[in-house]
Amino acid sequence: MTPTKTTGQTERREYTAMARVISKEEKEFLRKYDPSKYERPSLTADMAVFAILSGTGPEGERKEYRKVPEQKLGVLLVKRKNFPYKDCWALPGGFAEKDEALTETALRELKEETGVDGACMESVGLFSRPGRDPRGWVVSQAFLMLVDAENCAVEAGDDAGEAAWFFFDVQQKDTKKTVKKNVAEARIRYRMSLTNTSVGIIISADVEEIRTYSNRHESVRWQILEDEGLAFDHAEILLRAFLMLRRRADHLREDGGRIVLDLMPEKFTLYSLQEAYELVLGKKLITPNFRRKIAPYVRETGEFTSGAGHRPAMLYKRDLDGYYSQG
Amino acid sequence: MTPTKTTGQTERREYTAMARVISKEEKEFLRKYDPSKYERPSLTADMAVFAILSGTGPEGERKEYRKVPEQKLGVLLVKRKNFPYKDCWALPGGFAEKDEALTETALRELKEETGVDGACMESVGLFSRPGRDPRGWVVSQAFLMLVDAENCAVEAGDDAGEAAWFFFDVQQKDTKKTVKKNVAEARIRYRMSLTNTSVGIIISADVEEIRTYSNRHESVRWQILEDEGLAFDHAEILLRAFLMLRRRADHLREDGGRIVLDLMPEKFTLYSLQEAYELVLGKKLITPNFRRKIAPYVRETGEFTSGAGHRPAMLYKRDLDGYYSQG
DNA sequence: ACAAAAGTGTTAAACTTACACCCATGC
DNA sequence: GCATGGGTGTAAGTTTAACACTTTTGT
Repeated sequence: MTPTKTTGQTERREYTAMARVISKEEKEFLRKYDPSKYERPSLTADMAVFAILSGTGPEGERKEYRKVPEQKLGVLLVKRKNFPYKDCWALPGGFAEKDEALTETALRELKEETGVDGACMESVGLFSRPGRDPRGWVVSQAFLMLVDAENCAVEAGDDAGEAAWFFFDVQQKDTKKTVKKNVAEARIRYRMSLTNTSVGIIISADVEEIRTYSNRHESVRWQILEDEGLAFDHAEILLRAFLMLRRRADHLREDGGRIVLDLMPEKFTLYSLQEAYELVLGKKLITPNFRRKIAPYVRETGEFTSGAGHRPAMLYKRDLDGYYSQG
Repeated sequence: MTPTKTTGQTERREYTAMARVISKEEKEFLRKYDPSKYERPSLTADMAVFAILSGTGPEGERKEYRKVPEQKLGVLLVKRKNFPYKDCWALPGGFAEKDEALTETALRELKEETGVDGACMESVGLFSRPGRDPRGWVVSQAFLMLVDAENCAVEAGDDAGEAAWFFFDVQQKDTKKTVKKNVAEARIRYRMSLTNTSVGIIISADVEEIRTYSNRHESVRWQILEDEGLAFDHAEILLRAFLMLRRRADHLREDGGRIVLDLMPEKFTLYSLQEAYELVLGKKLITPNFRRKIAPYVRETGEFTSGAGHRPAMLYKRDLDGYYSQG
């Protein structure tokens, strides 16, 4: 078996079960065990795949020779070829197979459906709300995946239909907070906009995050309020995946904060990295402060950009010495 | 339908699917849809349930009349009555049923198996490694649950076997870090000890966290190195649940950091709360600093403890006004 | 009296934030 | 020249960490 070139969380070769003494009785039990005693769900993996895209079309490059090409955050969607939600756009994903961890399901399906290769993977959560899939009991493990610009070329659609990158934008619309005697609640409403200029499609969805304290415990739940064009509960999955990315990017001092580096090619300028953080965080950063924070994780290469209409920028790459410092 | 008194992430009444036009064709497709085309896994929920327990037995209370009773972190286990892993201790859990979200599975099973009632719930992750369950393809959604002292009385064992609280202790043994040209790796080894003095049982397990940067992306995987007495991969689940708790407790400035309050009864002294944080974080805190940090989330009640051999402490409770402040 | 916990104030260090400023390039 | 991004320094403000100190109780 040739191991796949996966960078996922689990590798096939690591599936070493602990040695354990199994009695004759237990062997007999296992031989007779019939899993169909209990009803079982279908299990799928859905992936929210992000990358940094160049926002500029072929036009508008004349006068702004100085300006760096505008970057935008992109998300990868596929157009469903089959029922249900036929012709709707959906997150890439598919059914899990036996004898694979779900990280492998995700990498396999992503390659099959879009031609995009392995990437940073983070688990977002299990989506198991009854009724989320009209086919019946289908639970889905959602992943956040990040790919870099060099890896995000999509191949011609195959079995699942066509795949395309959409510009991704989120806005926090309003927050309602209520506090009564023993109950506190905050409702945070987000609007997502997905646009693809070449396909000429605009998708938008409103999703609400409801944080509640009641019954002496805090809880969070989510609700899709409007959804035009996204299949299943993928609007919720997509938003939660993005918010997870944003939350981690916001903690640059910790290991998790450098996740944004996974959106970058091998060599990059500090400004392009800053732009990536700005896209994820949805706000402008102050350059000198950003550089001080990111410094432990990057290293000069000595190479420079050129021909950009302004002072050349040094190319940096990751500095692995800064990794895993304090365990 | 009477809604369960759940405090979980999802409530039954919120299962309102978005209105969607379904074509005749799609209806026909759905009518004919046969989920048994694909092989399906069994789906379970496993819960790592923590609470603060009094460490003192009935003895040793004479001379130390001044000392506050020692608190320890406890985790709830059940002794398996059936194969596989018969007579091993395991996390409470069980099979998901159709038409329930997994949060409901978790609350239902916890009540059935241990008599413990609803609690704070956080999703830890989906455990889907092939071979993790000798019965075949079984994937498990793990939850972190916190219950307070008033709610943690276990009932006599029923169907699943007996349930008991174990003192829980983790130590980080050693960390090996390697950096080569394009690969960085850190291996962090943890040892868990679970002890129950009345049952007279000591369980210990070594689990390793392996953080890797290779192939231009970071990933994390886990490995059980030693496991004496815990069923399935529950050693890994338990450790990861606890580390998630610890990580969140460490961010007291953020909303998530107040999760430790879910381990407290309704009214508590600031010192007992500090002790809870110390147990979770595994280190001593400096009282005045802790109080300044926790202040936004608690409110004086005006009531005091008494009869403790030292100055009475004011009882506090949550201050919901400090919640969800910045959305 | 005294041990133990309850509770407050004060300082130094660390980190974050904001801004001012100079540099190098292509047109 | 000049607009644009590349890049550095510095001061103010905030947060954190460490410690010193006083108060109150049951025996």
